[in-house]
Amino acid sequence: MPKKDITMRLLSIYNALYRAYGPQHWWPGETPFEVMVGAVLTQNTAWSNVEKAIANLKKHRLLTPSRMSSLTLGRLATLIRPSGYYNVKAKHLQNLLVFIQDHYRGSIKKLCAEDGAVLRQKLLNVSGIGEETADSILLYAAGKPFFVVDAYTRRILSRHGLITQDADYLQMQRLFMEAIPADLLLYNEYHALIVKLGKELCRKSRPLCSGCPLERFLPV
DNA sequence: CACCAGGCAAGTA
DNA sequence: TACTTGCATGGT
Repeated sequence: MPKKDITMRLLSIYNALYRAYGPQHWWPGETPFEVMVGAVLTQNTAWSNVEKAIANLKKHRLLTPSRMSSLTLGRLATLIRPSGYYNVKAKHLQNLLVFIQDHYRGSIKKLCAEDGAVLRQKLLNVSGIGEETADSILLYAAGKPFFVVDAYTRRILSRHGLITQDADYLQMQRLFMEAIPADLLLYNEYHALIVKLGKELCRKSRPLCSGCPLERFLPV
């Protein structure tokens, strides 16, 4: 399919989702650091569970790099328990904190001033941060225009015949980033709208999206 | 009861 | 490289 057609298709899908659901105002976090923590905690986990973990951290005023760094592994794990996988996630958060300290002297501001592509590579070197988490941090915490791909995105692209079954993460990300402009607000809302669609209609149990806002784009 | 959620790393062959 | 498994809570 020609690139121009892909552009039209992706923008049409975006417009349909935006008309159906409106702006999502992601990420639901008050500071870049809170967004980073949430990005790790939400891995394969319902956001409602992450909210409970974040609330625990907030209640103890621990949502800063320096304060969270002072916690033992066990104490941190206990605090984030509702988000699931709490032992591994506590370790992953500690890895992230060490990373922030070592590369940016604990300054989120310095981290956000880093070049996007460089920051992405550095984040991927942190154990516990994969491609989706790295891109979520880049886009929603650091304000870099990197498109976030997730399980819903794969289902939608596959269902709409825009990718083959074996497409990997970078292929799907390139599909978006080469076809539509690197606009921060657009990337922000687009991924959020895809997640919204997934929650509403396109779960595994209902892969055909009957009645969903994208129905008219589906191949006959 | 079964299934799922805004993944990822580590182990195996 | 490609495939499998462990990680865990809380909602439907």
